Amino acid sequence: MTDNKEVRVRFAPSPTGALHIGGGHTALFNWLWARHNNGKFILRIEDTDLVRSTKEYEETIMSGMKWLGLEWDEGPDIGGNFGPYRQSERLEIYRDYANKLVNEGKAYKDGEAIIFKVEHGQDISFKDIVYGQIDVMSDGLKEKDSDKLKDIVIIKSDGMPTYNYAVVIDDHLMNITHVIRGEDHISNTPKQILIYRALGWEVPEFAHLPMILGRDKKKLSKRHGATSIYEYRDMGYMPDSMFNFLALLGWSAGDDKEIFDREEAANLFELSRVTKKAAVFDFDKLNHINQEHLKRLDPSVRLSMIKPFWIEAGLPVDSHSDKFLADSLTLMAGRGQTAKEMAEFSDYFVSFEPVKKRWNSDDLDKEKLKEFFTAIFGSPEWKAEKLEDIARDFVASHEGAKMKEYAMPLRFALTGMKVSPGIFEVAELLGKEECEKRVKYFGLM
RNA sequence: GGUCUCAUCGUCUAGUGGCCAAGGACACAGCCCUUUCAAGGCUGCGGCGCGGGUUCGAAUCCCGCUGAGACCGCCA
Repeated sequence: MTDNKEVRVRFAPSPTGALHIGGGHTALFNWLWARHNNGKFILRIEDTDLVRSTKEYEETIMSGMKWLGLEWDEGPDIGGNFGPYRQSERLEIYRDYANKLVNEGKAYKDGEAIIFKVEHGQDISFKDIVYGQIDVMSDGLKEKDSDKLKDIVIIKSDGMPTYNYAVVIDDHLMNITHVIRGEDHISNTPKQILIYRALGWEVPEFAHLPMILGRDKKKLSKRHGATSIYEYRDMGYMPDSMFNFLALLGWSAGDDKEIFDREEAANLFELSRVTKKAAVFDFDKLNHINQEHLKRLDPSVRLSMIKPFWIEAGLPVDSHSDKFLADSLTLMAGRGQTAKEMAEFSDYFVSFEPVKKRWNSDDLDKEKLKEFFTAIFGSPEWKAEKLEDIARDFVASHEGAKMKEYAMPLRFALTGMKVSPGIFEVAELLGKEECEKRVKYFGLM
């Protein structure tokens, strides 16, 4: 890394499913390293599994990456100088090099397939940027439950290249300088090194990333619930939060900074600081990070994050100004950890209907409250401070009265909830007319 | 079974031989604030897997053990 060769990294998913957490994590670290070094981030689609690969998944993966903010510099959709970027379009290339290996006696045909020969006694150790020195001898590449050395299939009977072979050809031809991928690929690396050598190519740098585990410390899978990045969007997590959270799985800046944006992360990122231990995906932490980002959002941006969830709940967002809606969310500050929660907790700003549904007046002393509400609505100015002053005066002038005895019913009537921001502020924002309508509807005045 | 890897609070982590009677964050508990709930502030709980070395000195280096994981496919 002392040379000043441009850093080129790639994310190479196979389109056999949506972008999942593990894939997003890998893509993210590649992106980080590219941006940190002012290098290039390449997207390559590994669609050599004819049966499982689909165009739809390829598109989902790409939009998932875009959602996370991981834009690539070269890829199947935008091209580049090292294409094509879809393995199914590079078949002749794989074929040519495979034939070359056959001609040189380094591989042999077996029916339609081509197999790479593995010789005994070869040192196929390598130095990983994250894991350090990894020592392996070719004699270890045995068949399961046998002493027989296993040769490597490079071209399958259907004419498609295998993963371990295609990845070498592509990474070399695309000038990839750093191969950054999941730790589950460490065992594949020595095999790939064998192929690099047979072709006389320089081996790139390798950096393997720790796995992401579920709560039970098992590899993250569907059993653990949401695995697709999109499911998190639908649950109300924001892309900036997912980015931040994922970046913290296996990496830290070294100081105590834990909430950051993409640019800050790219500046601070170092492969040498990546952790070796598999990390457990912790929802509590994700929630916290999401909440922090939610708090920091610009009001108009925050509104754009929440709106879809109000709409989904069938609330009439169009009957309000964006200013009003954004102000109501500002008032919600700190309440709710996801966009979805925040939308649920603030529905009464958008509509009176959910309030009616929640209403339950069983234990209210309506006569006592009428006097209070009359005083409140007698306020010359509909301002939170004024309303609160009136409420306090009212409480002070009534023997044994407590603020909560009046504030809570007001909260119930206005929001239908036991919990809300300061109720006088809510009242101010809702406006006198709307408040009066709600209170009268419930017969409290 | 073979090969490889990993091991600091429940979780994410800081820590690369002395500054560590191990720091931060999340979670949890308590207190303060308060019309409620959050937010915020403060306090607390809680960890170097075990055993041997090396060293004046080890969470940090070495060995063994134990535990966990990955890979061993004409899947990627």
